[in-house]
Amino acid sequence: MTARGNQALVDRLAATIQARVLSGQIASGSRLRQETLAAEFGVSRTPVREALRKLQSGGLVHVEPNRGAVVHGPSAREIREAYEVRAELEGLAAELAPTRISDEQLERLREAENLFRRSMGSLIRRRRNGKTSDWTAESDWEQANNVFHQVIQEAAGNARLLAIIETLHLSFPRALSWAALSESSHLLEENIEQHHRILEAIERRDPQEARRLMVEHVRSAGELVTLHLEQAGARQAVET
Amino acid sequence: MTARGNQALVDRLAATIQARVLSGQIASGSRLRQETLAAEFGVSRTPVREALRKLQSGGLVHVEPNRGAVVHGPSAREIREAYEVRAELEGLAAELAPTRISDEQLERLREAENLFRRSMGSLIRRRRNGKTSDWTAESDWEQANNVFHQVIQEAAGNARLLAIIETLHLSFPRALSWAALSESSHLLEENIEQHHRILEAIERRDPQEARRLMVEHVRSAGELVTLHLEQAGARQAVET
DNA sequence: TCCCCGTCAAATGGATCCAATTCAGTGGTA
DNA sequence: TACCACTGAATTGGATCCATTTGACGGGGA
Repeated sequence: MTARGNQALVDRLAATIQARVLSGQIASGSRLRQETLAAEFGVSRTPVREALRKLQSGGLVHVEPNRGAVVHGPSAREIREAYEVRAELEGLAAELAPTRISDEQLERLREAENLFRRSMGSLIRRRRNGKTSDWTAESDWEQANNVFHQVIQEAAGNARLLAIIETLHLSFPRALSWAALSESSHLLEENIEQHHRILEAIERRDPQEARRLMVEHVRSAGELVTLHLEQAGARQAVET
Repeated sequence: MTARGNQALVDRLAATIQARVLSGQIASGSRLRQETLAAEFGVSRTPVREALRKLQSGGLVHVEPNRGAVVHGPSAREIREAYEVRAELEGLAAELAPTRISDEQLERLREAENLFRRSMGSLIRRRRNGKTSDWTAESDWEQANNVFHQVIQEAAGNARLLAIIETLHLSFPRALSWAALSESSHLLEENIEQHHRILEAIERRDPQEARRLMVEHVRSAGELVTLHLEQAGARQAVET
């Protein structure tokens, strides 16, 4: 088999494996056996190996000589470090965005805000009915969050910045944010309010304020996530 | 042949190819033929291909399907974008460093400063003698610069931050800074003075000032480099 | 009973082989 | 003469084959 479509097979393999890891379909710490993946995708080991190399560079998997690839489960410290960097970079994006953002992009931000409010509403409604998890709210919030941050990064007009933030975002499993946020509706409300204030600052064309708010926003999200993670780790340790 | 030493063959290949590209030994825009590289290193194409995949992730080479790998020659815009991001990240490192830096690391910074002054001296001396290029000054300055920035990044104590800055640093050919700086001894003097003021701020344990100075320093270096590059490009365009 | 060593299956790493694609050069035709 | 289609070498992509390493299992000895 040879390259079909315009992008290489290897890249699609890498993307698929990455997606599975990030979605939690493949757990942290799992060994990724080349033979298994190859059979899974109906290809030989050769492209699988190259795909794993690519992912290695991204830090998503660790490849030890003669031992193969394992999914890298990031420590709380690593996540904290990543958020520290992310806060800075998203802050830069928020600072650059107000002077360059288009009306169409602003409109998308406002749509994201509506989606935020919808996820909030459905979370509260479900909570009242005693349900603990809520897929609708989760996917709404996650989509809104993705759109919100991505649009700002696009508006910043710096491709390199975009790429690095993307790498950071893809280097450890998703859904951590939501897991932490949905603990209480107060946290979610706070989070949505932060997004709202950032949007306001951008509409006001106030780079410094947009930056300040964004840095604060990402930092607080990072603290929530690491806290949640450490608690989960502690809980797991007790159970074991 | 199989993995000798503790790190994989693929990683050594990738590092070697990367080094050759960065040092200018392999020009931007060159095609990297797998067969040639394989023969060069006395291995088969398989590990070479994996190494190229790794480099692809770093953005150093572009791999087009069925067309092979070419060394990515960054545009002035890309370099400008990279410096914009780098300024932010090195600023963060400079902000974090003062509170965590060790005496030993401070000592290394002071040594770097001496090396800076030495490169300055030897540049001026050579200039008087009418020589246009100066390998001693170049390597001194480059080493001092590497040490200076690396120590600060280490002192920041954030491995992720370090890794990202490293990636930025390795994604386009070196020696650009020196090429731009050595145009005039005034520029070099200014540059060394900036380093000096950053060190002072760190010794004073003044995070905000260290950050401000570092951001300014990297930005001005970036402007120099892009300016130099655009001039060189224009000159080349005229000659062609 | 516990520890050490040898053997063997399983998995990775590298080399080689074959297929598919690209691109340059050529020849034919309008 | 200009343009298009065809052909063939060069090169990449994927599959297969073989060597090496790892780690587990089991037997023997202290």
